[in-house]
Amino acid sequence: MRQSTLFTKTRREDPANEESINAKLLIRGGFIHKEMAGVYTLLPLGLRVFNNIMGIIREEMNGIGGQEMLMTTLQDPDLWKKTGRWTEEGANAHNGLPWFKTKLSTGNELGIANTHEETLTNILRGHISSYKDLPCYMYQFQNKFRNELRAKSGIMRAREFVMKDLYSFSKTEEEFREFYEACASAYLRIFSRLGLGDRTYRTFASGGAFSKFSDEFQTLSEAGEDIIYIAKEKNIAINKEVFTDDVLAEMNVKREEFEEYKAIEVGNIFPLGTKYSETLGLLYRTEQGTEKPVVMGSYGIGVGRAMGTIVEALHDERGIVWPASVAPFQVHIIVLQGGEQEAEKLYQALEKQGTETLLDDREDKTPGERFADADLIGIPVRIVVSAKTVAMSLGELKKRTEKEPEMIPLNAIPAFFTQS
RNA sequence: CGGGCCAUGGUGUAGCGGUAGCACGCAGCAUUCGGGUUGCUGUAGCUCCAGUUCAAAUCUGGGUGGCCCGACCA
Repeated sequence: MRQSTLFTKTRREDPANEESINAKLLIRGGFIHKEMAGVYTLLPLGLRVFNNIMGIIREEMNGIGGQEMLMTTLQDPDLWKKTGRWTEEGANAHNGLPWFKTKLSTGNELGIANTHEETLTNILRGHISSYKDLPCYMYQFQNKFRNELRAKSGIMRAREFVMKDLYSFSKTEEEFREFYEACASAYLRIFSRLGLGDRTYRTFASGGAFSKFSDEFQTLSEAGEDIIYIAKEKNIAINKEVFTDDVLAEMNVKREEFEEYKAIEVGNIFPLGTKYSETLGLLYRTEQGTEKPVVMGSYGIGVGRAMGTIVEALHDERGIVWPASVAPFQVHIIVLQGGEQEAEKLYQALEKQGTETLLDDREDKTPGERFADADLIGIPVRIVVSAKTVAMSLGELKKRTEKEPEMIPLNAIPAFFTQS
């Protein structure tokens, strides 16, 4: 893409009234626009990153047998009344947050989705009736609405956000456990591919309203809202909320083995048991002809929060440092005077082979501005083409993570991006 | 929801009772072209409602909105 046609502009200064690094850098770089507290629009650059993150999650979810679908935002109150989650008290038991609700023109109430256990369980009642239909694993990327008392930390705690939520439906506890572990592994692969692998821990946590315990995926960061304790040698992490003597004894570990860290909860998986299947009547016929409730689990990743976490974890004083796996473009070509023709040729060659390229062809921008913008936007590889480099038939290639550039023959640059 | 701070052109800010200023951006001209170049010209603004006052961006009260701390948090 030609940067001269990109409608977003970078900003030189941090936005006022934003404290969090992710909000400052994403707004300055033109990735997001804030509509109001906790509500953000994805601009073209931001959407590219967002789609890349979703692509990685999708691959991993498909890899463990997930099937993608898309459920509705508007929710039928009757269904939620059955599980006691329609009322404010019921919703509070769920996640402490009141619903967003709206009304039909008849005056009847509708819910605006904050999760989909009820919805999906109800849908499956018409499709699951035999042990032969199980297990099955459904997921979606869907906008969730949560009436947060206090939206904060930029895009990290939003009132409207896209979540990947997967729900597992298994015949038995054992079958459920097997998938639960497979999903935990998939989650670790996801965060590793997002560039957060070295600082993300599967963390023992409270199960909330559904079960005694659950697992969170916590990325170490000063921007985190959670406190976790880690025993690095044993690779065990425990959320502060369940860091008790009882739990420590149960896990056969000592308090002294742990260190305290701040962390961002980037993912969460938890057992649902048969709470919803029993309440809503999702039963299946066993081989022996008896009826049993389906064993369920729930698995979430907030896509926007993942994006914000990457920014929090991977940036420097100049801007964002995207990992190649999620970067909006793979290459940023900076054209300086005298390099126009060769830069254009290089751009065409890269585009032709499918390498996502941003060409800074803006007029009236000084070299300094171009470099500053490139650093802020954070594309992994920058190539400078100028009169100087063209004279030697070279391009100057610099990785965002490194300080020193390397000179590469112009005609060898396209191949550089097909190798990896 | 409790507490604190805050609200001025598109962006970042100054102004503290008496004609709203600066920087960035944007438009134009010239200049410059490897780390936000330089000069000139132009452009655009006081969150809302009430009150005090001869006079309010400025003081008072309230509303709305924003950030932070806490509470809360799949």
